[in-house]
Amino acid sequence: MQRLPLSFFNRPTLLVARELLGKEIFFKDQKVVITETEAYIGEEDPACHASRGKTKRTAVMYGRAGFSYVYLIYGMYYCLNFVTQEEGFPAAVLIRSVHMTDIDDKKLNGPGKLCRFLGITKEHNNIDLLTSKDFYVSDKGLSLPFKTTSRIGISAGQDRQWRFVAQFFQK
DNA sequence: ACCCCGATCGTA
DNA sequence: ACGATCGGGGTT
Repeated sequence: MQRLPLSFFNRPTLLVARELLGKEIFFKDQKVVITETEAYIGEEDPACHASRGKTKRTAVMYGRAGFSYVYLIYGMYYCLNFVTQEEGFPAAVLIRSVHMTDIDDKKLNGPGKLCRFLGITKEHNNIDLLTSKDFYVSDKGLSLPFKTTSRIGISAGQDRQWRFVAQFFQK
């Protein structure tokens, strides 16, 4: 396996979000390809959880790149993110959609749905993807064409085209 | 202690 | 278009 190193995650978040398309997430013997991401960058980004400063929940985003950030949303779904950029600067990439061999994409085409299907919960928050044995990201050399749009489900920062969608998969 | 809202999803 | 469902964050 060619696990993505710190030098991949410790870069500008928009670059990481774009290059994560086509990368593989390994989680407890499951393997999926990333097909949609969104960038959340710093306290100045009104849609970023860190926009109201460092709290118990957002502390992970202020830490070193390459850690998982998993949070509960709407009381019933979990969302998976990967922490990016240098330590002290809060930023992360939300994984919005993935593809898995022999599995209907409808089960994996949403941030809450993919976590539910893969079994990702709050237990998997703050895990070091650079050293964890059963949770990491790797490069299989797949490069996917993509398009950018504004982020989904947020009202602030609609001018930012920070959503990256691999084509040939879904909306 | 209380209130409000949310990086969603399934159904109508 | 709307309701489910509950932890986190801000305020009292």
